[in-house]
Amino acid sequence: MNMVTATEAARSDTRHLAVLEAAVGVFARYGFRKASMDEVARAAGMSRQGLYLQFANKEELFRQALQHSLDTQLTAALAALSRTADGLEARLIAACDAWSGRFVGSQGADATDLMCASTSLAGATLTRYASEFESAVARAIANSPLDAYCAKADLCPKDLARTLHATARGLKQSCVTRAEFVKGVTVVARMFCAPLNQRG
Amino acid sequence: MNMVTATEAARSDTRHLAVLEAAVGVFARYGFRKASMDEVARAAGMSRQGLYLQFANKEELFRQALQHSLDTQLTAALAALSRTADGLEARLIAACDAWSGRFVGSQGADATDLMCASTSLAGATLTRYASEFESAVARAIANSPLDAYCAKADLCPKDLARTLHATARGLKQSCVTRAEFVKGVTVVARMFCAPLNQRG
DNA sequence: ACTTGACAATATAGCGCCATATTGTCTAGA
DNA sequence: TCTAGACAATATGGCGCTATATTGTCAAGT
Repeated sequence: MNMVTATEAARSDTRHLAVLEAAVGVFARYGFRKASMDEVARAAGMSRQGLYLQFANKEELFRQALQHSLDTQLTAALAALSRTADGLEARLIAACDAWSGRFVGSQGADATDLMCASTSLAGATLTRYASEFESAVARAIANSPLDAYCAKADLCPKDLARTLHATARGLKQSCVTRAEFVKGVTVVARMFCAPLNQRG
Repeated sequence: MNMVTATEAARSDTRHLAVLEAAVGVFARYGFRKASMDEVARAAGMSRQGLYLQFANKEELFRQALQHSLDTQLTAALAALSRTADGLEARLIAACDAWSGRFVGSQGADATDLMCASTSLAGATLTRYASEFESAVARAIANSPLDAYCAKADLCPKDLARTLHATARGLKQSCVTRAEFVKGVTVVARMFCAPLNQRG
C-alpha cells in the first residue's frame, strides 16, 4: 500500500466515521424508525444516495452507527481507566461517565424504540461491549489496592464492576441532568474507594 | 365505638386489604389495561359487583392497590431499618430488598404499562413514597457511625441514600432473578459500610 | 352485605382502504 | 466518486367499520 492509497484510505475512513457520527446524532434524537435516511444524509452533508453507496440499508447503517458509538464510549472509558496518574475514584467516575453518561439528558419518547432496535439488530454486540466495559472496570479494581479489601469483604472486583454498572444504569434512567448523573456516580465511586483512604 | 362495631370494622378492613392484595397480584401480572375487573374479582374470591361496592371504578381500585403495595413495601423497609440489633449493612440490604425487590423476576411486557399507569394515576403518591424511602435510609445512615465518614468524604447521608436507591433501580431493570438482585444490593451496601469495618 | 343476571355505554382489537412517507434501486450526469 | 432526479416497492399513519371484551350500572334475589 503506497502513500496515495494510504492517504485516500485514511481520508475515506475519516469521512466514514463522520457519517457515522452524524447518524448517531440523528438516531439518538429521533429513534430508529422515525429517523429517515434523508435526515441522516442532510446531517452528514451528503446525498441520500451517497449513504446507500456506503451502507447496504438502514439496518446496516444503524448497526454500524451503534457499534461506532459503543466503540467510542468504550474507548473513552478504557482511556479513563488507564490514566493511572489519577486515583482510582477519579478513573471510575470518568469511565462510568464516558460509558453511560453521553445521552443522559437527551432521552425522549423514542428511547424504547432505540433500545428495542438495538437489541434486535445488534443485541450480541450490545452485550459484548457492556461485558467488556465491566471487565475493564473489574481489571482496574483488581490492579488497585482495593483488590485486597475486596477479598477481605468476600467480594471480587467483578462484583464491584457489575454493581457499579447497575448504578450507572439506574442513574441514567432517573437523572434529568448530566450533572445529577455525575454526582450519583461520584457517590458510589467515592464510597467504593473508601477503604483506600483509611488505614487498614 | 363498641366491641361489635370495632370487630366488624377490623374484619371489613382485613377483607379490604385482602382484596387489594389480590388486585396487586393481578395488576402485577397483567398490567393495568389487560387486567380485568373480572380477573381481580375471581382472584379475590368475590363477584365483580362486590368490587364496585368497595371501589368506585377501576382507576380507584388501581390507585388503592398501588398505594397498598407501596405502603407494604415502605413499612417493611422501615421495619428492616429499625432492627438496630443488626448491623447497618444488613439493614440496608433488607430495606432495599423490601422496597424494590418484590417484583424483580416477574416483570413482563406489561411493565411499561404499569409504570405509565402508576405515574399518570398516582404519580404524586409514587414519588412521595420513593422520597420517604430515601429519607428513611438517609436517617439510618445519619444515625450510624457511617455519618462521620460521610462528612469526611464531603458527602451527606442523603447522597448515599439517593445513590443506593439508584443502584436498586438499575439492578431491578437488569437482574433476571431475585438472588442476583440481592447479590448486587449486598455489594453496594457492603462497600458503603466498608469504613465501619476498618480503623479510621 | 353480597350475589346473580342482565343491560347500555364504552374500550379494544382487528380489518381493509387510502394517502402519504420512506426505502431501496436505477439511470444519467458532473 | 459523488449528486440529481426519477421510480417501484414497501412501510406507515389515519380513518371508518365491525366484532368482541370490558366497564359501569341496574333490579331482583338471598
